[in-house]
Formats: sequence, C-alpha cells, structure tokens
Amino acid sequence: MKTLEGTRGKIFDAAVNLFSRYGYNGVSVRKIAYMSGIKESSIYNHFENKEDILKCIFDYFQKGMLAQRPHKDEIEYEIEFMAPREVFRMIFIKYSKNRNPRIDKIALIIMMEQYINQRARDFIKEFMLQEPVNYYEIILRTMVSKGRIRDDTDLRIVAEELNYGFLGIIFNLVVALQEGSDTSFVIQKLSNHVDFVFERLES
Amino acid sequence: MKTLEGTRGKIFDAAVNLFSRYGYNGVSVRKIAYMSGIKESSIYNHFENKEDILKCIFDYFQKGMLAQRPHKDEIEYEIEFMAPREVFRMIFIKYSKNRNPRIDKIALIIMMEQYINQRARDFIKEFMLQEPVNYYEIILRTMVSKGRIRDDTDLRIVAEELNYGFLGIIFNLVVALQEGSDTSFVIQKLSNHVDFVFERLES
DNA sequence: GTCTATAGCTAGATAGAC
DNA sequence: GTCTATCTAGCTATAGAC
Repeated sequence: MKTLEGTRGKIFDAAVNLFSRYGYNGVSVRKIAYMSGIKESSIYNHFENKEDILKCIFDYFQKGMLAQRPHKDEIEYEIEFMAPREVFRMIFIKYSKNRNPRIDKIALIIMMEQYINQRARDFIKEFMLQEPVNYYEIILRTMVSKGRIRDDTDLRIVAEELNYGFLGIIFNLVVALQEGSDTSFVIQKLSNHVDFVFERLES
Repeated sequence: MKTLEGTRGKIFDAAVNLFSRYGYNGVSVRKIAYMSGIKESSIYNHFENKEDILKCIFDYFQKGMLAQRPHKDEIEYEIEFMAPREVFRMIFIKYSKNRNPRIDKIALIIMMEQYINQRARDFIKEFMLQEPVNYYEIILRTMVSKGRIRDDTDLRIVAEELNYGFLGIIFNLVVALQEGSDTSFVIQKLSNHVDFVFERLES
C-alpha cells in the first residue's frame, strides 16, 4: 500500500470528505481535484481511476480495523474485578473515544455504499454483524468461567442482544450527526442498554 | 397526488426498481426511460425532472405508511388473552407478512439516500426510530394496566430495547437479501429477541 | 402523449508540453 | 508530477413535428 503523504494524501482526504458527504456517485473526479487543490489530470498520476480511489479508501479502512480490538487478555483484569456491566460500558466508551475521524468518515461511506458495493457490504457483515457478536460472546464466556455472571442463559443470544443495542444506538447517533443535533444522549442510551441486558445476568 | 396508471406508473416502477438497485445518483433518466419502454423525452410529460420522480416516490411511501399500523384498540383483545411475548411476536410477524414489494423497494431507497437526502432521513427518524418506540411503549403500558406484565421496569427503555432488536434483525435481513442468501433465520432471531426482552417482564 | 433531434453541459479519462 | 488542452461519452432537459 502506498503512503498517504503529499499530493496523494490530499487527494485521498478530499475524496474521503466528499464521498462521505455526497456518496461515491454524487462526487466527480473534477470536484476531488478541486478540493485537493490540483488539476483533474494530476489525479491520474496517483490513482488509476475514480474507482481505484474508493478501493484505496477501503484498503485503508481494512488495515485500520484489523486487530484494533483489544485482545481478550487485555481485559482479563477488568473481567475479574469490575462489575460485568461496567466491563461492557468500558468497551463501548473506549470504542467511542478512540475514534479516528478519517476512519469514521470511511465508515459512513461504507454505510452509504453497502447496498451497491459488494466490498462495502462485506465490511458491514464483518465489522458490524459478525466480529462484534463473536467478541462479546467470548467476553461473556470468560465472565461465566470466572463466576461473574449467571450460567442459565444462551450467551450467543445475549451477545446478539448487546450488539442490537449497540447498532441501534450507532444508528441514532449517525442520524443525529447528519442533522448536526445534540449527541449527548448516546452515553445515557448505552448505559441503559447495558443495564437492561445485565439486569438478569449479574447474580 | 396523480395516479400511477399507464405510462406514469411504468416510469414510477422502473425508477423504483433502478433507484433501489443502484441508488438515485447511479441511475440516469435515460435508463429509466429504457426500462419503462418509452423514450427519454416522454418522461418529462409525466414528471418535472429526475428529482420530481424521487419526490413522488417519497410521497407514495408517506401515503402508504400513514396510519398503516394496527390501532391499539385492534390488539386490545390480544393483549388481554395472549401471552405478552406472543403479542409482540404477532406484531412483528404480521408486519413482515403484510409487505408490499413496492414499499419495500422504496424503503431500501430511503435507507440508501438517508445520508444525502433530508426527506429520506426524516422518514428514517419517523418510521424506524420514533414511531415504533412510541407504539411499543403504548402497548407495554396497556399490558401493565391489564396486569399482564410486571410494573418494575422503565417501559420506555423496554420499548427502545424491543426496537433495537427489530432494527438489528432488519439490518441483518437487508444484508442477506442483497446477498441473495437464506433469510429464514429472521423468524428465529425475532423469537429469540422477544423472549429475551420478556423473560423478566412476564410474572 | 409520443416521438426525433438536439442543445448545453458535465462526466471520466488521455496526450503531450514543461 | 504538474499543468493545459482536449476527447468522447454520457448526462438532464427542451423544441417542435406528428
């Protein structure tokens, strides 16, 4: 993967900003060039064509997502000594604090393009539907093995429920961000959601 | 609102099919004309311009959504005599059976365009985030007043939790539909979700 | 209300000078 | 690696005959 320094980086960032605002098909190479402060034809010294820019944006996203989740070992301590619901609150809050604005904009592009673009849809499946549920399930199993939560529930379903709430709140958040309205409700909703799920799991 | 018979209807349906597949910006008036079996210029005898087609599609959706929810009175009986979780299972299943494919495709357009189009976003807010939660909350309050569920939980939060799951499952479903893969998991997931929420509410 | 024809513009992409 | 200039194709939309 080539670097994102210099002109290439300017083009990349301009494209990320424009695609996340108007969608891939709503942005012209002309506009990307203008926003990068260069001429249209210079784009083709750095990218093969318009689609190649999107591909590189997706590559960047993939690289940024791989192995960014804190490994289970890293939260072993928290699982042992924090209340289970606090562990998940921490996971969610840590996740929402460690945001990279470039990655966030790309995530928005992926949300927009998932209905048209196969690779965008693959990201949605992997990073919103599968990996989080698997991750939560592992954490929950560890909590059970350490006697931190009760053992009378299907943990796969609990993991799915945790993710439903997380997705729903993200969905609310994205709408609020688009509207430019207040987003402080997110913390409260996350907290309510985690409480709801763990009400019956903590013995 | 004008009718959707004849040529106007053909244009309308072609646009719905194309927009839901490629997005508004991914479809040309030329292609809509071709798919309608008429010439490009004839479109302008029925719609002001390309954007007017989208506006009419949104008008159709709005008309179709208004007051389509079964009124609370209609499920009074069910609330009285069915297990609470069965009432919600029924609501969800009835909802998924009474689908109009045209409305479903428009819903997909709205999902796609919500990041760019204000009116699409308004629909998302109204019909995915606000109305369902309010509706579930009313049902839950009725259940409490009839002594069908316990009264020790914040019903607003329960209504939100119900909606999170519903949204999450819809989200999974849309991905599966785009992939052309099996969608039979939906019934099971809906059932699991309703059970999870009502586990603690039914006394 | 449909067509042919075309205006006027914007799109993605390339050639070649510097 | 940047630029000017330009190509070709496609776009939305309109004019006017039938």
